[in-house]
This record gives sequence, structure tokens and C-alpha cells, in this order.
Amino acid sequence: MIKSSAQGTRRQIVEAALATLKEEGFAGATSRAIARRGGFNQALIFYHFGSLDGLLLAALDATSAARLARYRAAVAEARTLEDLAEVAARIYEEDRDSGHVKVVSQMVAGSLARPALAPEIVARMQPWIAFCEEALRGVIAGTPLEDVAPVADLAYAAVTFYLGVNLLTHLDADHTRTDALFARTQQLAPLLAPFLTRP
Amino acid sequence: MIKSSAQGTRRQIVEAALATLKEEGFAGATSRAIARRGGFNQALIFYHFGSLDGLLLAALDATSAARLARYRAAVAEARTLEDLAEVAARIYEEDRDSGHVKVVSQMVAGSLARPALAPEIVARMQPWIAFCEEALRGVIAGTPLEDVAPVADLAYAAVTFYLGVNLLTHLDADHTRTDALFARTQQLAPLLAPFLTRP
DNA sequence: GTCTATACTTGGATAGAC
DNA sequence: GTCTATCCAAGTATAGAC
Repeated sequence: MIKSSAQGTRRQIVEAALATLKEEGFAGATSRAIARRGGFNQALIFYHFGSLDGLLLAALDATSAARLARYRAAVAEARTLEDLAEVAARIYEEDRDSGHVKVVSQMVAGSLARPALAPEIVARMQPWIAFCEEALRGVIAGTPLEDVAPVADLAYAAVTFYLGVNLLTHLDADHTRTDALFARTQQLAPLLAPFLTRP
Repeated sequence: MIKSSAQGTRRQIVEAALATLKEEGFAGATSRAIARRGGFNQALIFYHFGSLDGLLLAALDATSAARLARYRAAVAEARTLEDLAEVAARIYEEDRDSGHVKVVSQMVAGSLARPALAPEIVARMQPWIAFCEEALRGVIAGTPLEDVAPVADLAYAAVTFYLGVNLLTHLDADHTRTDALFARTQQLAPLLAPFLTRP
């Protein structure tokens, strides 16, 4: 195939964009910096993705799709709210170490400051809210908790909280506080047990 | 006094910086844009604040101090967790309308992307965490809830959540979802009542 | 599809007159 | 303390050769 090399280049560019976002942040992810890191020509970014924003969104899509698949697989086993809290803590750690968390926070932060990106980011958040809803429905639907806290609201709250944690994780070099947060969440989940008995 | 005019200029510059952050976001808050909006010379920013970052931090300090005072006054009356949730929702609305929320999110987002600002922002968050702790202590200290969720952790979680909400509020033009979040919080607070009885 | 070269823009910051 | 004029760096994006 003639296109195979082009596809390879596209992938290479996306990889370089991700690496740059992770290591130099949104402000450091310029077309020049990305090209330098990937060892290819700067003009290729515009040839393949039209604009820098186009590339950054493609990079976010790539990492996001991979992580969502991973989350789905991990959550499939969770039966109780405790399970869910435990899985969430474990995968979050995974994400933080892999750098996915950083890519997300940088893109969200960047989109706040570069208005053209905002609607794109919001659109890309929807699958995550939907996934969250799905996961919560499994352990909450049909229980008394649902009456006071519908899954839709809980899912939105969870994503909100996740964004907050992402932000803090990268603002504050000291991760012990965010880690403690997850530990507490796990500890608190059992407290809700009384509200989770299905009639 | 000779300095009175200089102080007036400083205030004017800070005002212009705040207005620009609110209306054009972090990316739009350039020295040139701020000077244009305030109707003064661009060079004055560097004369009075040393650098653009210096001015932006001064602006954040100004709005932050004012808001913290307002929060303290409002929380002084709160006796129960329900009170606290209600006050939080009311003042948040106030902040959102006044633009303070936007200034905060823009600065936080900007600091993520401009690493030099990060430590400064973290430092400026501490008084808020401390305040939060103080407010929570009043309604939680000495109750069984404290055993599973120490005030320090709760305060940190609250600030985390607040940042997440800020982010979303400005990403998503549709505010109904974040509003719903506060409504739910108020609804859920009474559920914790059993854990809040002091022995 | 990939390269070189470069046009064009914007922004932080400073020098020096007033 | 405030102004004008300007320097300089860095970035996005494109034209056009290969």
C-alpha cells in the first residue's frame, strides 16, 4: 500500500505530540517542539493535521480511546461500590504513571485558555461521563441511593472530581495528598452500604 | 503624598488585568491587551509589577483576599453541614456572577501550562484549604464522621472538587449541570446526619 | 509526502526621552 | 512615573523545490 508510510508518519507525529504534552505541558507543545522531539519536519504537522490544534486533538483522541477501553475492561468485574472505588484508585495510579492523566489535564487547561478548543474538549468528555454512568448504574440502580442521587448526577460529579484531582496532581508536585484522597474514598464507600440494599 | 498617584495607577492596572482575565481568559491576558483595556501604557505594567506574571498574581491576590473575607463572614453563621452546603451554593453563585470564579480557573489553568506560575498558585491555595478546614471543623469535629474522614482530608477534597467545578463551568457554556451538582449536595448533606451526632 | 526557506504575527521586555 | 520607540524571541503557517 502506498498509504502505509503516511499512516506511519501520522502515528509518529501523534506519539511525539503526546510525549511533548507529557514532558513540556500544553504551553510547551508547539509545532516546533513536537517536530524536534519526533525528529521530523515541522511542516508535516500542517500537512497531515491541518493545524496544531488538529494534531493535539488527534493525540487526545488516541490516548483517550486506549484508556477508555482499559477502564471498561477493569470495571466489568466490579460488583459493589467498594469494588468500584478500588478499581478507580488502581487505574488512576496507572494513568498517572503512564502520563495519560497529564495529557488530559494539559489539554483541559489549554482549552480553557484557548477558546477554540473548548467545545472540542467538552465533546470528548461525553463518552467518559456516559461510561461513568454505566459503571455506577451497575452498583446503584434499584437501590435507595438512586432516589437521592441519580446516576446521571453522580457520574457528572465523578468526572468533575476527576478533573479537579488531575489539576491538583500537576500543580502540586507533592502527590501524597491526592493519594490520600483516594484512600479515603475507598474507606468511605462501605459507609454507604445501608443505602445500597435492593428491596 | 507623592505615592498616592502611583498607588492609584497600580490599582487601575490590577483592575484592568482582572477585567481582561474575565473577558478574554488567560491566553488573552497579554500585557498589550491589558494596557489597551485599561487605557494606560503597556510599559507601566513592567515598571510597577516587574513582569506580566507579577501583575497576574497581584490581580489574583486582590480578588482572592476580597472573596476570602466574604466567605469567612458568610460561614460564621453556619452551624450544621446543611447550613454549610447551602452557604457554599449561594456564594458560589455570587462568585460566578461577579467573575471571581473565572479569574481563578483561568489562573489555575494558565499555571498548569506555564510552569513558572505553578508554585505561586499552590501557595495561594493554602489559605483556602485552611479556611475550608476551619469551616468544616465547626460542624464535624467531635462527631463520628471525623474518624473516617478527618477534616484535613475533607477540606482538601472540597477544594479539589471546587477546582473541578470551576473548570467545567467555563468549559461548558451550559451551567445547568453544575447547578444541579450543588442542588444535589444540599440534598445529600442531611443523609450524613446520623454520623454527626456528638457523643 | 517530505524538505527548505521564509513570510507574517504577536508578545515580553527594555532604553531613553520627557 | 509615564511615554514613545523599538529590540528580540518564538510561534503558526505556507510556498515551492524535490
